[in-house]
Amino acid sequence: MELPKNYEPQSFETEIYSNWESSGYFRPEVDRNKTPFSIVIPPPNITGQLHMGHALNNTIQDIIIRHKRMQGYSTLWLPGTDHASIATEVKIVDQLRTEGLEKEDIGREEFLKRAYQWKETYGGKIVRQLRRLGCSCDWSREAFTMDERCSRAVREVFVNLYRKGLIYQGSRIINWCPHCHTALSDAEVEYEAQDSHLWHIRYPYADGSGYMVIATTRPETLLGDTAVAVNPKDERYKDKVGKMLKLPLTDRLIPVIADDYVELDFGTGCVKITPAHDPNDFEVGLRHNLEVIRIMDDGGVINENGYAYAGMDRNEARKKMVEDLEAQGLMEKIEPYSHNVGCCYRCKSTVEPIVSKQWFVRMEKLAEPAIKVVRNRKITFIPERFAKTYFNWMENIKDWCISRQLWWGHRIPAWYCEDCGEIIVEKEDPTRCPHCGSTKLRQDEDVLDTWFSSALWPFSTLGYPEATEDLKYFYPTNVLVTAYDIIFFWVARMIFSGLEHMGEIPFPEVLIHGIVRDAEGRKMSKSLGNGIDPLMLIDKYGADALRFSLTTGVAPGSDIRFSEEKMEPSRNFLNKLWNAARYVLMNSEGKTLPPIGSFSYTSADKWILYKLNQTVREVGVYLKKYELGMANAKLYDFIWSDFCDWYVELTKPALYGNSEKAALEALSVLTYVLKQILKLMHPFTPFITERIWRECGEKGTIMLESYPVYTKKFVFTAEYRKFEKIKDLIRAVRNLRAEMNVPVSKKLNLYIVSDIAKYIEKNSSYILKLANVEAIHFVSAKEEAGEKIASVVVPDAQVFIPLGELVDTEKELMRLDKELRNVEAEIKRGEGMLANAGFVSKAPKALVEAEQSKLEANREKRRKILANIESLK
RNA sequence: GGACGAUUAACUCAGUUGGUAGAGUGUCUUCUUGACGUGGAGAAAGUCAGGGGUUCGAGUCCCUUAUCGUCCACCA
Repeated sequence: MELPKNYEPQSFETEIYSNWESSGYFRPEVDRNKTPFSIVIPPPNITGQLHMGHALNNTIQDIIIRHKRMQGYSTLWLPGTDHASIATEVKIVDQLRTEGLEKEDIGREEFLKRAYQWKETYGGKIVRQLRRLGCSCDWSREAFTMDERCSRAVREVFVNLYRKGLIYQGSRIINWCPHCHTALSDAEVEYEAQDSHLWHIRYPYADGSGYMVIATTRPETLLGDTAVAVNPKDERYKDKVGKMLKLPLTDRLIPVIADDYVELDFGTGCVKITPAHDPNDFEVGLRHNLEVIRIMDDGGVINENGYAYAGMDRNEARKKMVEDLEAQGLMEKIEPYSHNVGCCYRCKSTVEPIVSKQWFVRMEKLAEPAIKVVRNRKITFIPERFAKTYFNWMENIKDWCISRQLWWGHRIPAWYCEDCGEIIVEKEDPTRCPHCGSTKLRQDEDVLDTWFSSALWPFSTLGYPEATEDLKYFYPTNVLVTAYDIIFFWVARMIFSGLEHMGEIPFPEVLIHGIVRDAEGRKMSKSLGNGIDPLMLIDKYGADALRFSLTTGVAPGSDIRFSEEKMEPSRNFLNKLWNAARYVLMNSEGKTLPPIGSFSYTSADKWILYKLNQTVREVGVYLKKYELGMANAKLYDFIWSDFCDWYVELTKPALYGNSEKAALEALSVLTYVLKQILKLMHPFTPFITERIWRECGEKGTIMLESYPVYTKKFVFTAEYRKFEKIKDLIRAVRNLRAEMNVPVSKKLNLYIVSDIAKYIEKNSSYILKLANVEAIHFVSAKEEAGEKIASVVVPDAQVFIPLGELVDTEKELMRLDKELRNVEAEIKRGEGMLANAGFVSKAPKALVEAEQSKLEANREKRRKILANIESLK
């Protein structure tokens, strides 16, 4: 036995992991005789560092995967990383800037070379960190969204969707990030409330008959106005529709038009229409055939359409225009106003809605079946409420802008013929135009949205479009585990992609977990600096303790607050398990134990085996439902309270007694229960369980042991209940000892009056040991215990303890009085319930009977306590 | 504006078909009894946010109010 006294995870975790990895235990075979079970990892960004969110997400997946592996499934956990188009590009651009370079200076090819280099250097970091956590991923199948395989899938999907008319190119209003210089999808825009103003500006009528007042939050877009709209029902402006207005600060004339889009009761009832820079205005423009005038370039600078403001940054232009309008007496008023401003999800700059030619995925037809499979529960969300979030998004979905004006990513496989303008979208790179035969072809400069490739992840990683063995065997995957914040970005898109390209759902279950927050409940973020580094926690407490902490008290879908303090209880618990194992192993060293089942069990054995069996069942149920927090709690209670605090203590009389046979049998049960515990715990805390397992004289890894299952062999219900009475008795004596301040050095003599005296006598060794008792005397009446006695009443027994001078009569009376009050409260409650005719007639019979017998027992207890009080007086 | 979640012991949180409220931490008392002081034994501590309803019975189901939080939408 080589276990040191204290649990020191640092001394074995790394070694155990590399042992697992090199043994190939993580790598499943495509085995038709086994049922497959697969999970694809939510691929972390190559720019990322392992944070607490990853730690939680991957701990959950690893628990599920390890559990399934132990259940005998052919289990695949497919890992990989995401190229993270924008995030990575930003990093490379930053890196270039430190050298005084812009990306244009080095050109696309060189830029990509650098990006790949960067990926090689830093992209593997997070993957190594996952190993520290203990993740049993099949690294031989590791994927990357831009590797050859995934890229082929992207190409295949793009071309197929294009051919079906589900991908198209068009000039539409999109969200533009002037900082990242790219279009964004709607999902990539975050809204943030900002304090601003509502500027009321006068637009004079061209005929000199006064002016209209429009209210706007974005005065600078005035330069692109091509109309002012009013509601057709608005009596105030009925006769103005059709008139022309002089657009301030310009020389243009714009019409007053009528459109239902305008609300009657907001602002002045007049809305400036800027089709090039507002999604709603764009729609209005289409309806009224308005000119679309872009006034800003891709960097947010006013362009040549901006009159005197051309060349100014958008913020600068706003300021100057407001000044100018005031100077010209065209500013009616300025009100403070708070409204939501769209921001880029990566760089947080204010996005600019602009009209731009981009590629889109037509969503309507794709969304329909994706909604259906969740409606008819082919895919379920756990917890179910997230289905609602999903429906809300899917049912209101707009076309997905997939082109990005970046270099790092999958380049759009579209070529333009320079001669005839033909657009060519093919699975293989074209060399000549199929329309005019020209060889002057130019590939689209843009790349695809990162999420376009992530959407294909459950099948691109398995070999799609090829019908590989992996794809046939492991698709669909079994469960997807993710936080709720990427349901739109990722989950929804995987669902419609799987249905469209594979003709099958990608997974039947979506397990949603929450976000790891700090002690104050704030999101952990770099900018707040409130993040905790999981690697630091692993170094300090071990990966197992981190995993156990993260699954303590978690319920699906709910956020968890985390602080380092939460590590200690887990570490202490593992230390407890460690030492319980030491106890078992130290004592059984060099001994040949009789196999479990080959001898008759003691009362205590039956009690613990029964409890173990119950725990096995409960943990199994919770794991099936992904109630990891509950499974965790059950294991904690069983191991600490039942096994360590009780059973281990209960075996001491046998182990240190004079019967070799009894000692060996106790050790056999101890070893059996310990091993079952290790197996039960293994998915949660893989390292410590493997470490101890090795000490148990086992040859193989615990990873491949079968997970414990409920057995009829250990249904010792009656024995269990009976033994609980022995525990009650022990507890009562301990309690009395504490309350009476009896020193531990003082061994007690118990006088017991009981109907189950024989049973108590049989189990007296436990009482002697655990309650620190000298001797037990079975008597028929209290008087036999002598003078100066304390007393306790427990189920089926009365215990009298002569304490001589230690008995403080006053104190004992007070103690008895307290007990009396407790039991009387119980009696009152029971009587109340049983006096209720409704309860007696309508509640389940078993419950009523239980109440009745409880009431009788309590009345009995009261009688005895009263008698004891009486005799003391 | 809409949807969802939270509100339980001093703190952090569990509580799965409705059946006498639980854990960890902290607090108090006590113990070097041969696995563990990262421990053992014992104790104190909650009108389960407020109000109403359904029920024999509600922390649990329904309605409502309040506070906090999240997501979606977006009226210039």
